[in-house]
Amino acid sequence: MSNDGGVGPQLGARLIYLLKHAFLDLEDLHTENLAPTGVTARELAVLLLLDGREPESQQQAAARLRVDRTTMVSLLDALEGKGLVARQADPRDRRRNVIGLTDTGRRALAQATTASDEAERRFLGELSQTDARHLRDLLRRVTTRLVQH
Amino acid sequence: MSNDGGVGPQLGARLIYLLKHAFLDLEDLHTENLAPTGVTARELAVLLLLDGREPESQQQAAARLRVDRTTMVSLLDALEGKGLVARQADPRDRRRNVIGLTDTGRRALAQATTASDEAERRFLGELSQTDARHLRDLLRRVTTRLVQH
DNA sequence: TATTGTTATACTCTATAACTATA
DNA sequence: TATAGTTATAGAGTATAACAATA
Repeated sequence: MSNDGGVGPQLGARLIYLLKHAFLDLEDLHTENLAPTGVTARELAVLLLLDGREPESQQQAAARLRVDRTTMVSLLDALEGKGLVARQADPRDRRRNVIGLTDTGRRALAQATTASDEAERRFLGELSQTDARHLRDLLRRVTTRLVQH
Repeated sequence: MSNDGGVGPQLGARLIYLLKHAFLDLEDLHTENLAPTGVTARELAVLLLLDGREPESQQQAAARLRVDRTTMVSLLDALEGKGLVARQADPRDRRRNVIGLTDTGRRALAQATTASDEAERRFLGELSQTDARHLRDLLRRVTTRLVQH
């Protein structure tokens, strides 16, 4: 068969098409694999951000994830509702909330990370370990350059 | 600086995070570069699909792009409104619309493709031609496998 | 006056269900 | 009755503007 998924060589070679559909495919796999953990892929990103880093305000976390602060409010509402993160008023500046993982959050993060690993494995399919690492490296190189918006 | 965009090594190494943000970055560049052409990135995908392939019904086109047929209706409404594509009732089955590019559509496609090429160049940045080709190939390999859902 | 978190609101993208015209 | 296109509607995900508490 042709190697363009039926969309023809022109569209099938466009980087934006390839990236979008690669992301959508991997997102679908995450939806499947994360379902039993009760954590969505977007929430996993927040948990991973909070883990292994000093406690931060909501706006600092939002800036790192490149989402609006109002978006961060709803993400944290959901995570706090599940008892996975805690908001705590910063005593030195009571306008700010310091957010951190709870013990339950740390356990959920471990489970969700395992599920995400499995989704990645399914996504990478027959790619060799070398190719998989290469894909990750190339993506890192093109994204990190643009981060300092 | 660290090579994770400030999100830490855990999140910065997740494939779903890398793919999403790579896509969003490239999408932003397309928004900029395509603006003067009057065609969006999503519309460019439809134009590329219609080009270089026999005329198809709306549902056939929708299936190839993996969008719902109702989504295809609004995409085509916009493109037809700009005079870039034409719907024509199939004389052999008057329920179906055969869709095709107009001459204006072919000109817009040429312009938009050039703009998209430039967006890709900006996105790929300092990557060598070999690395850029490799990235495209790796993405093609992981996506095409999953297409025949 | 400026900033943090919040709420209300709106816009985009997408899909599901119901309608129409043809088959 | 089944199918292609359409319309109405709803649900994510995201952002802008206005507000309350605090600085």
